Amino acid sequence: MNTNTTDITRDQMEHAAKVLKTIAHPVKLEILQILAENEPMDVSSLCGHVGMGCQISMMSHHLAKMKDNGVLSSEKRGKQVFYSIANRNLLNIFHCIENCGDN
Amino acid sequence: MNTNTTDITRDQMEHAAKVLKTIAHPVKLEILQILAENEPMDVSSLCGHVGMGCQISMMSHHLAKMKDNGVLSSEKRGKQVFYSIANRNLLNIFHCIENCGDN
DNA sequence: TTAATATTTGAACATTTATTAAAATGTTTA
DNA sequence: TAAACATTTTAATAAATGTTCAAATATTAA
Repeated sequence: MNTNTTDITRDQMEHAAKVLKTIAHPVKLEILQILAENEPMDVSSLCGHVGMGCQISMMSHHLAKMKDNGVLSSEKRGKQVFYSIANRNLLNIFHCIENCGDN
Repeated sequence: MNTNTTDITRDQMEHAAKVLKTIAHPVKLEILQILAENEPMDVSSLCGHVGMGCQISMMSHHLAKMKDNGVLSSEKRGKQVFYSIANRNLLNIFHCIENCGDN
C-alpha cells in the first residue's frame, strides 16, 4: 500500500544506513577501490597501495570493521590474510559518486 | 596515467566520503526519500511524515547538517522553511541501496 | 625451539555525532 | 503590541568513530 517510487522499508533503511556508515570514510572508500581492481589483497599490500604513511594497525582496524559489517570477506593463507569485496554490487556506489554531488 | 576502471581522485574521495557520511543515518535517508516524492516540504510536515515521535528540534538539526553539507537547499516562505534536494542525482544512491548489500 | 614476519587486539585519547530540552529568533495574526 | 506559531540555536550529555601505540597471537623459517 505504497505508491512510492523508491519503495524502501524501514529495515532496508536501517541496513542501508549501516552499510553507508561503514564505507563513508576516505580510506575505506580507497580500500574498496583498490580491491575492486586487485582482489583479493593482503593487509600489507593494501596498506602500501593506500600510501601516505598508512599504518598496518589502522588498516587492520578499518578492514575488521568493514568485514564485521558484511562489506568485505577474508581468507587466511599462511601468515597473510587476504581481503575481498563481499558483494561487488556495492561498487555501483562509485558510479553514483561520480555522478552525484555538487561536482 | 591511471588505468583504473573507477578512476576517482583523492579530492573526489574526500568529497564522496563527506556526502556519504552526511546521509548515512536512517532518519536522513528517510528525509531524502520523502523529499524525493514531495519536494519541497516544510520542517513540521517532514517531521510528521517521518513519524515515530519525531522531534522538531532533532529534525531541524538533521536538516541543517544536510544543508550545510550541500545535500539539501531551503527557502523561507512566511514562517515556514521549505527544504528541497540540492541535486537529485544523489537519489541514484537508492537504486544502489536496493541492489547492493547482502540482502 | 627461537627468531622473524603478518596481522589482530586492546587501551587510551581526541573528535565527531546524535539526542533532548530549554531558550531565542522571526513571522504572522488577533 | 501581544500572543501564537514555526524554526533555529545553544548547551548538556551519551555514544560512536578514528588514530596511535604497545602487547598479543599465529604462522613460517632458521
